[in-house]
Amino acid sequence: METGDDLRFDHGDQTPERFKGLFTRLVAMTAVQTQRVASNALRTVEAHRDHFMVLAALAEFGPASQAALSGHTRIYKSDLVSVLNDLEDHGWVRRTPDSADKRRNVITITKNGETRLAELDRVLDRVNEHIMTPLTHYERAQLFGLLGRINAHLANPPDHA
Amino acid sequence: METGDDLRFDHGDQTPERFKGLFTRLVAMTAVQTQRVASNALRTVEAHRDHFMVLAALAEFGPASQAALSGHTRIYKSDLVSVLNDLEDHGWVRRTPDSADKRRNVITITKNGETRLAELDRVLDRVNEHIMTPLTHYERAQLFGLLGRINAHLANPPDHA
DNA sequence: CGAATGTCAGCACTACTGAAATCG
DNA sequence: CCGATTTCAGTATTGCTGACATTC
Repeated sequence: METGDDLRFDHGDQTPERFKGLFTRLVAMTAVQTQRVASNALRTVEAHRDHFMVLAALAEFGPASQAALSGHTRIYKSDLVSVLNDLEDHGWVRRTPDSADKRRNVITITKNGETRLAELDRVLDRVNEHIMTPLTHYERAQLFGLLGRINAHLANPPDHA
Repeated sequence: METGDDLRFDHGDQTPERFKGLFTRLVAMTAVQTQRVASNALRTVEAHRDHFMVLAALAEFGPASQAALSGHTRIYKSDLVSVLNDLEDHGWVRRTPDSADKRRNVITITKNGETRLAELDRVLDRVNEHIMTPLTHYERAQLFGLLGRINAHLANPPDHA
């Protein structure tokens, strides 16, 4: 009777003091929440995050092999297969064998794919705007900068213990 | 040959421009990396994030039922069971039936449990310090503030679409 | 009776690994 | 033969749901 039982995040403010300084916890919680918002929004148009990333990469860098796409999107090449199957089934990309290197496929975005990309772009813009509402534009830039630095620091091994 | 194949994050800087503004992506990446660092560190002492959270909650709020612990730690009560089994097996907590309410268990931290908590505390402090190295103390506070606001905004439904 | 508690079993999603088949 | 490319199968982790027996 003294505990709500259903609260999922910190607004119940009955969390130990020690948690307050744990960056890992804060980022993890934020990531979960933003991902839920994004997934929900994308689901309303029957899309997935990876669909957007692949289409965006194709639109910006042009046709590419799956290995190259994997590099552009950080999607594992093994996971890329089913994503491309989906996109191909809907006619958003074309997957043709590379005549110059028969191991490869050349993935090309179609006209419909570009339309789809524009749609997903709008959806994600709205998501981003919703998530960021409490912050001013200056603060958003700050947040991106700070997170980006942490990210970079963890990404390239700073060769220390 | 033009793509590295093995790069896992953005430092290859061949990512589409559209990704740069996607907060969801940036937080998700950061969360994955920080969680990896934390998990690895905790694994060296055969611990788990949830172990720390439960012990910390017990140390700060005193003995509690599992439902109350779930509220303090945001760990689902269903997931809490195995965590408590672990902690109990190692003698870090005691789990005794509540005589006043026979549905409940009363979870109490032991002396050894407090020692364990201190150990995990040191490990996580080092993790936090490592993650935060690129930022000044002022910037860390900024980052916490900004992330906290986003989090709060997403946590309590701001009752709009 | 309805609600809360502890427990178990399982789902969904994401990040990730390994290996086979084909080709350079 | 070594290495790259696509594909498939499967693992581990985490967040989350549902149901059940017991007790309030």
